[in-house]
Amino acid sequence: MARRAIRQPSPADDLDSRKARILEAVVREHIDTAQPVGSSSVAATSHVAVSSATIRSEMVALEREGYLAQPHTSAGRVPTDKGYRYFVDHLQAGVVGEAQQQQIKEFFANVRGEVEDVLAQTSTLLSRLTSYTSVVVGTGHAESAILSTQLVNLDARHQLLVTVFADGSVTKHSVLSTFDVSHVEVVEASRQLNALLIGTVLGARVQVPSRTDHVATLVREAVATLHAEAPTIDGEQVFIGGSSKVAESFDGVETVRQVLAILEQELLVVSLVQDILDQGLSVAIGSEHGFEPLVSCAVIVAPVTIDGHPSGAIGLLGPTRMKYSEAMAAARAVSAQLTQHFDGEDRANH
Amino acid sequence: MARRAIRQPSPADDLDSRKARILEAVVREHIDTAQPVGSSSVAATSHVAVSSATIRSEMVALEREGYLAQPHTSAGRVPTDKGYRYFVDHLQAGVVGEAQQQQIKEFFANVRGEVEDVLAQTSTLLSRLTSYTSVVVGTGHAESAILSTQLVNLDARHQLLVTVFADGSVTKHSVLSTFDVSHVEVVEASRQLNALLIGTVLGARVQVPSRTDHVATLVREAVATLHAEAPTIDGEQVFIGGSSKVAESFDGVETVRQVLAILEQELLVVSLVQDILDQGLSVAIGSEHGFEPLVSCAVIVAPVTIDGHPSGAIGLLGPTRMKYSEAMAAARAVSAQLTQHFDGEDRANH
DNA sequence: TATTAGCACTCGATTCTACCGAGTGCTAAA
DNA sequence: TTTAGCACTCGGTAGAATCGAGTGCTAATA
Repeated sequence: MARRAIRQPSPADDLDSRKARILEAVVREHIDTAQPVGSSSVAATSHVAVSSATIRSEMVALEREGYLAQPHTSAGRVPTDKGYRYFVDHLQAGVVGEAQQQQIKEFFANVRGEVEDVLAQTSTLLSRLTSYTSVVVGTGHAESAILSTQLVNLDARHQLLVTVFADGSVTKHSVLSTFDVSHVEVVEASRQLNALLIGTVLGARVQVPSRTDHVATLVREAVATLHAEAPTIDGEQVFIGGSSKVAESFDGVETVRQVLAILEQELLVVSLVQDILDQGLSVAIGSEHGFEPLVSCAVIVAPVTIDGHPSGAIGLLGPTRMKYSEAMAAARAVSAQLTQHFDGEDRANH
Repeated sequence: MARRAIRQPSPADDLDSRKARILEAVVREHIDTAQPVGSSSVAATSHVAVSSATIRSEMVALEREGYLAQPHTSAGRVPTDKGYRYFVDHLQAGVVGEAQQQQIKEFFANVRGEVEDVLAQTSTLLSRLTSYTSVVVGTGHAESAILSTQLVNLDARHQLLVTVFADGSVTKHSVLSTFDVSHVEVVEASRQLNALLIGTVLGARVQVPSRTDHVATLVREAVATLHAEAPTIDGEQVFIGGSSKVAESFDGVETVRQVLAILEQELLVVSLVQDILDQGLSVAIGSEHGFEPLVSCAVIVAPVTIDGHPSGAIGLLGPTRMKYSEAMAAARAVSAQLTQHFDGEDRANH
């Protein structure tokens, strides 16, 4: 996937207050109506007390500077990505509505279950709150130490290695043996595996026994199986909520298809969200997040931390003309609640 | 969700061979072109050596009997659900193409990992093979006996109960305690839990200790947490592959939205697939599967068995004018391979 | 100098009309 | 029973006419 550098906010992004208000009015109305916005409607809605003619000449300037564009002569203006960017950068933080606040509160009061379940449900919540597609990313246990491992006999030739990590994640791996394994052997192998692996991190060098007896072979097999997984960017969990909202956000069926196709590729989604976070942005508009198929999209992200460590992110994907204020407020609120939710769980232990 | 009874195949579904061939030609061409089919093109393509006029009168009959419909006077005919049904019922089994056969073989030769991973990837495979959206359902461990449980200390107040079932599935449950738990206590609780639970099934009555010491409390907590999950139709796993294909299959954005909205609801998808299987069908066309939002869809299903026990299903969802022959062949081939894949794993142990 | 009223102009969208032609249903002959 | 022939239907397409929202420019004004 070809990528373009994410735009650096340029310091020269300053408009005099009248231009700014006109731009804002255009963006607001376009977000509302999805139609090009004309000078007269700006004159009517924005509280700049000048005639449409003056606004017209200002709009010419705004277009020259790249904030607005004209679909064709004799149509109104439409914001460019740069226009949206200015709008977003100068947006005073929105607040979430009563009803939504209520929904969030209720959700977190009632939600229970394991981290994965909470994240999956959060994704649905976020999508319902905003009517955009939501993305929830949970970072994996790549750097977590192993707390415990256990080998279980499914049957004589078929063992299951279950590993618990310090972050509470659990993995399972099938181990196939070429000989019949007795219960005693499994227990002993389990014991040795615990001795070897507890406290280590996936991929760390481990001194495996070189003997050729059943137990040693089993231990070697298990360690190999476990470590085989290490190099894959593992445990990254992605939960997509409200993918049907894609069909509401974009009108061209082809655009819908493209966006869905992107969302199907979890790795892409993870790196998209990660990239935006890495750039310190909370919104990426149009071409700012160098994924060409998503040029007509804006992505809002908010990090989620557990105990102060970044451990995931939540995101919203909508059209560039999305309702930034509401969506950002919702994302912020949910990410805060989520952080608090997990920290709360944690606090109970200290 | 309102449901309608699934249509019972009626014994009177017989057309004389000429009508049948005409119907088949109409269906084939409509599937190809998505356009209403006229009598003259049937005369040209179907190998019935009669004039278009004759075909016309036959088509009138077919329409009267409910196999065809006319979008409007002076347009060609389009198959009804009943028409598709006849077509499908009288379809001789298709074969999968060379290239696809190759892809399937390759996939199963290389696929590795746990059941969940295999199912998820299979879903992607199936979708790529057919360019329809695929659904893979794995049945849960609801009836599986517990092979082993282990309680792990995440920290003093925070334990994780990891349970392994006979079918190889693993669950984890957080247990919060109101007192600090020592390592020794966790080990002892783990031992007692194993003694209590091994061999039992989720939801079975278990004699928990009534003492009030730490270990007993821990054991009670853990059992309660584990059993709390039992009533939920648990472990049903759904993997949707190629949801972007929905946007290719239907042209109205609204239809796309509706279908996506259904696919988001896993429980609905599971019951849809299950219902079709229960009726002994392998294809449900249009309104046959009483889900109103899916009237313009056809669903192909094929069961997957492990060791002879039904243990899941794979499905394909497309427009009613989908390429039944190819899609059914692909579904059959993949389900057979999948069954064989899992049985093969099993056979290694006997 | 900045603003504005006025005005000619542009051009997509809408409506209307004419018309084409694929496809039908019917009839009468083979 | 089949078929050639034919009048008829009606959605789709192409043009023409029109509409009107919105523009850019100019000249007058504060």
